[in-house]
Amino acid sequence: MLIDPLKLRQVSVFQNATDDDLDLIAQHGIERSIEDGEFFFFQGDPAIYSYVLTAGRAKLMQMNANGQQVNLRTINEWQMFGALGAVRENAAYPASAQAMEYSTALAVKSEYLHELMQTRPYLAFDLMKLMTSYIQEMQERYRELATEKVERRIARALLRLTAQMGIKTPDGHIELAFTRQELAEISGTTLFTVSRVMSEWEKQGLVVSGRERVVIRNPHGLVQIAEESKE
Amino acid sequence: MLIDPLKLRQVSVFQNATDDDLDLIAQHGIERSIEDGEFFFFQGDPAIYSYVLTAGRAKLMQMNANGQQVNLRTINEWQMFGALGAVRENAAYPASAQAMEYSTALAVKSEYLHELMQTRPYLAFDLMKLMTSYIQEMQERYRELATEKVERRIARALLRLTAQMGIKTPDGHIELAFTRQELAEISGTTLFTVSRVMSEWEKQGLVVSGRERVVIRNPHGLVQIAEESKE
DNA sequence: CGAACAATTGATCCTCATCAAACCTTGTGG
DNA sequence: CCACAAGGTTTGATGAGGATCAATTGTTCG
Repeated sequence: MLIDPLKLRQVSVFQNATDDDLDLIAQHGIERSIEDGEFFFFQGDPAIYSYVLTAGRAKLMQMNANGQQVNLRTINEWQMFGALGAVRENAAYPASAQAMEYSTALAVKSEYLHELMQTRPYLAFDLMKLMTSYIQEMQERYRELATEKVERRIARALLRLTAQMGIKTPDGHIELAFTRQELAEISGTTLFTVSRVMSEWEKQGLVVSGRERVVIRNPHGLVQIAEESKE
Repeated sequence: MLIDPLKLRQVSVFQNATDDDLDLIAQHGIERSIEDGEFFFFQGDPAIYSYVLTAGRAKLMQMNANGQQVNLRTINEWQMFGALGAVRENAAYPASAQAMEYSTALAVKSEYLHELMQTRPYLAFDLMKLMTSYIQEMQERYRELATEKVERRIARALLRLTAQMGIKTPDGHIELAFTRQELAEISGTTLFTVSRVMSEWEKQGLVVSGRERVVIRNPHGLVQIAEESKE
């Protein structure tokens, strides 16, 4: 046994699972560790395993024919990813999962999860809940991309990330560890534009930025940029 | 009883349901008919009902604060929509559903579907399959919007629509009934740009366009525009 | 200290959105 | 059956918002 099965309770899909279920899942999983920048799987690979990130950080991304990439989602500890194989047979991953730092994950055969869900409706429902939240988030981001200006999109991305994975600094501000490139991929723009916008914000005292780092000094100001209607 | 329950088998989520299940669902449903342009529900309404479109055509859309709207999905006959209430309690619809012509739908209490799924894993799985296909489609469209040029996006939208709801004309071409405005909402641009692009395509013999109408004469040409890597 | 990588900044250009005006198409009422 | 209204479409002119490219300046780490 590699990890404490009870820790799996933190995974939203397993929140209602019994202790026995968690044991089973942990027993059927194998642990994979991945270096910074390496991939758990690539877009198009057969979706044999479903993953739970047990340490580190990763991102789900898609690439188009020219190699430009889009960041679909950032994966934090105890989040599930690559789970669609548990639903469709012979599915292929629709996106690639890349580690953003050294990371470990529990890989469970999608088949096995499928089997479990047959007799445990709560698992199926919790997975569906997760799916609906993805659908909603993607719909929202799609709308933003289609209708909102870059500055606002960047503000939103920052706020979303703050909620998901902001770290409080000793002086009460919130810090995020992202490169300009990563922020650009998340908000659908280029690192140059992100850099320019952040410089402007820094002048206004909204943020302080450094190498692979953004400290948010005035979240309310960002909310205002993200929300205010066109004047 | 309003509709033939067995017709519900055409709904992808109900494909594996028993005849009895279909009866139950039909009995618990009420039929709603909606005029062209009216709404089944609005974004933010409590998601009490899940719908199956039984006739007509509708669209799912989101609006931002300034009233600009984005078309998320076109709903055809025997497709389900507004089903997320069956998964989360007290959920609100994340989008609005507007009839594009006079339409009718079977409205089933989301609660009831939820109850059914507790004891019928196949229903839950078929709903999950539907959800994964939405997630995939939204991810793909998001990537397109973030990385592809307008012309290509319009070509893709047209091809997607062709697959979903193209009607063969007597002379073997494929016809779509959409206004420029609708195509613009689908592909994330403006009706002006759509109009220009289509004029250009018409010169090249790829399409013939009319009022609320596009006939595709050369699907292969469109595929080429949609796929070819940047030269 | 130097190499590698991240970020900044300026200059330029291109794609599209926007606005305005005219034109078509379809349906309606006198 | 014609005239007109309503709504969809086209086309042109203009400009803004960002992408792209290039050059320079941090920052971090071995």
